[in-house]
Amino acid sequence: MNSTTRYNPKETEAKWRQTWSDEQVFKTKFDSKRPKYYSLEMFPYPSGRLHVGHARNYTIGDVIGRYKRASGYEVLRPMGWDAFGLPAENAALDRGAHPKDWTYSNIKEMREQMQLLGFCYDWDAEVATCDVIYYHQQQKIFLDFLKHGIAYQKEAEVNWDPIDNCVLANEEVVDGRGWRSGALVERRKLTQWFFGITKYADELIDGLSTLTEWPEKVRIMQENWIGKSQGCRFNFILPVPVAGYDSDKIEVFTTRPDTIFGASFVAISPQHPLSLTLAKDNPAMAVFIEECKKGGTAAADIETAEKKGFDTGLRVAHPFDDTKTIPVWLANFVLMDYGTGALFGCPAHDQRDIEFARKYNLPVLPVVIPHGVKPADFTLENDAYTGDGILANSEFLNGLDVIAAKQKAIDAFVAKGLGQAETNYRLRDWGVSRQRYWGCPIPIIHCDTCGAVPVPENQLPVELPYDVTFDRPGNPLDRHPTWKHTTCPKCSGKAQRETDTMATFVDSSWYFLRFCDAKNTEKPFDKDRVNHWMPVDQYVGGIEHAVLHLLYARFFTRALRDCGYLNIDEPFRNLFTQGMVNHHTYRDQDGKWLYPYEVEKNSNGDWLKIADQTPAIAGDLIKMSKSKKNTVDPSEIMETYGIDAVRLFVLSDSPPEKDFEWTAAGIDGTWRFVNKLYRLIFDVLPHIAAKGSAQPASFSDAALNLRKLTHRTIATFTDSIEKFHFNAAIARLREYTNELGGIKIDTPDMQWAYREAMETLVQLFAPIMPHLAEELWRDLGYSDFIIDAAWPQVDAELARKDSVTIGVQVNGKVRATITLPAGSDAKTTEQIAVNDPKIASILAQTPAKKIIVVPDRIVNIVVAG
RNA sequence: GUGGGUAUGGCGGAAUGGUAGACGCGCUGGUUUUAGGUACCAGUGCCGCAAGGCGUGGGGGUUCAAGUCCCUUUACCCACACCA
Repeated sequence: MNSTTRYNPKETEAKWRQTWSDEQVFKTKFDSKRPKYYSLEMFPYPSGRLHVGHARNYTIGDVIGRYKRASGYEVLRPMGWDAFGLPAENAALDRGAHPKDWTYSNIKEMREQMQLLGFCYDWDAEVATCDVIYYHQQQKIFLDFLKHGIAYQKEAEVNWDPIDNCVLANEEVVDGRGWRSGALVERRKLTQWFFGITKYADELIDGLSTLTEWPEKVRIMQENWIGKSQGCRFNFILPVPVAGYDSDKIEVFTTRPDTIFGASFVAISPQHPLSLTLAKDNPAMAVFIEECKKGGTAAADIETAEKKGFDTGLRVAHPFDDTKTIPVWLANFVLMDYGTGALFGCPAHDQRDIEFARKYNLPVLPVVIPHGVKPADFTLENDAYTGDGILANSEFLNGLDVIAAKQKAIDAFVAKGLGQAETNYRLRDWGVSRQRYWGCPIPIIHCDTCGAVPVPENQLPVELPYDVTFDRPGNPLDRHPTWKHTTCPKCSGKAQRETDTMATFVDSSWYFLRFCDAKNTEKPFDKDRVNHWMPVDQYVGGIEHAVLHLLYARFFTRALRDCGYLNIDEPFRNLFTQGMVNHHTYRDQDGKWLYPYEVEKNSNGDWLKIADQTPAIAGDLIKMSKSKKNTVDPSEIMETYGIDAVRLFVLSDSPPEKDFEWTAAGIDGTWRFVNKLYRLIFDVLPHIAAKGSAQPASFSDAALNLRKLTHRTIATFTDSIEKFHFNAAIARLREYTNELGGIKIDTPDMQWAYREAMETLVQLFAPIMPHLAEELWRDLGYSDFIIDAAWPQVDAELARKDSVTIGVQVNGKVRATITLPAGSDAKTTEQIAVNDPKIASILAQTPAKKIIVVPDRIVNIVVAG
């Protein structure tokens, strides 16, 4: 074999890329008779450059897409851009680029890069969420949500940055300060638009059980996020009215109504209307409320946060025991926006409550006694008892178990007219208003006389004005000289446009539907088309979207269903969450980040900065990030090794669901394999049977063995691809090529078998390395595109193993291996095993007590001692 | 704190309860080459000259048989987080 034969990926890849594009090989045929397969990866934010993380994500989807197409499906494989969002505005602030220009130039660059990567996307279905034709339809959907009561407006608190004059997302608040301005963030109330996702809470939980092909982890995360808890809402009655508080009761929510007789305090949120009323005449309480506001919401703060309370002096009646009154406290741990903003504390059976009670010397009365313990013997120190048991000290609940007591307590609340069973959710309605420029304008006009009036459909789209300024902080739409001034569609009076735009998660909640009908200018999408293509058969993306994006998309699909747009509930049938791509980080002596190519290892194993030979520090292996300078641009790698090598490498080292480490040595080794494959096939071409040669009547043992190897490889490789075990599939491929290398091709039957092997090999790796496969496919004499060549079929007869090598164990330890015909019965297997010289000599000393034979698997001989 | 996950050679990782370490990287020796690189051949879990022994984070258990199942424990990772 000629060791100097070298594959020229640059030339070959460019050639096939051009041909595929010219011949529109990846164009979706919407009228195809084939069964449909919708293969989708989460579309990217157009940040500027593609990195290897993207490449891995899209390669996974590409392999599936190509494999499914070869397997006879009509594949919809689109790509687009999640193109609205804050980074564009930051670019405008930082370097004066217009968000629109910046975004579209990024899209152009990234599209070119993606096309270089050879993905089989149908670019005719491309979508960018900042295209007017896209957000026009999104505005239509918004109006439909409004009609159906899914969209509504209400006042809500936001994080307000007083220096930048803008609202911040929670992620943009760092240690209570704006991430950009550093200003202390204030909470402000603004009227904002919401989508009623909570109405779908139960349906979204129930739907999870139908998503059997989703990772369990994601389903659990969503269920926890929705956070359904069943309990009871009831009132504590205030014996005397509180001036300024327009109620005579405190409403609480509890999941443990059974423990009502253990109640030793009522805790209300510092933001509770009662707290605010009382604080007006109580400076000390006002100070306490102010202090509670300060506490950060960051993870560390909460973990160390002390339970703090303030006794109001008020006492409420116990609902079932007139002899008891319960003190009302303000407590810093009570959230105003969950339940009713008030709760009753039962210290004996709630850990947080017992901490509070011990601190403020409130009574701790056990009312649930563990099974088998005498009530008199049961005491609690600093740990609450939250398990099951029998009710005690609880009048009419005594003797019941927890479940029965809950029900009876609720019945009693109902009978007294104090409350009723209620289900609460952690999930809040989805606030979609953003006080930003670069987003989809909310199609609403505010009129002083008519209120919030929807923009009539025939006046859509509400387009973003281009002539905006970013010289000052705040929303440019707000201070645009003309844009927001308009007339009311109802009364024709002077009115103002809504200047808020929609959160970008709205854009990504229906793009997968738009892909089915990307160019429709009449409506968001054609119903029949969506009903045909949806649900997405395989969705691939990062685990970081496990909750928000995937939950919003599930909600949107249902909301659109209820507006008559489509007939499905769940958008994504299979979900695959891939791992991150990590890379080593390096810093110089001053702690500045260095690119990996800026450092080298000296002979002592120490890292040096190449430029000036000063010491460098090797840092952690972390997710690729521009700021840490540990990104790898696939385009650079492609220059050297070709894109097929990159595609192969990102799939071969780790299972796709796990994190993957990018290494120079790794891509180098992969490149060697690409060449080896090329040589193996290219060099052998003159020696194998001609294309389409008749199958020989019989095969020699050697040729038959090759055919068996080929068919076993098809079987295991295909199985691994189906299971997303790409790394294992590639390992099988390497094994196969290793074995092919040593075979002599000197007889007609072997020439035929070898051609079969070569064609199979090329077809198997075609989804992973499409350019190389296409090239060799032509060399093998074909003129059609390999993506349309039917996936190799396994000949079951050939794939069956005819002999097996199994272990012979003595007391569970392997002492010998035997090879015997596959399918040998237990008796034969045992005979061969005990006759093995080594086994026989052991048995001569210690006779077998028992012999377990699992045909084709194992023999285990149990001997004494 | 709650929920979920992971732990296998120097490294990435394979193993429907049935020969642990496939495949690759790295390393060692050799062949080709002016040299380097490439390519090819052989070896490579640990201890041991060998016979053999030991080995899947630790401890226990179920089983003829455990990386795999159960209990327990440690470390790390991810998500959520005062949710009543």
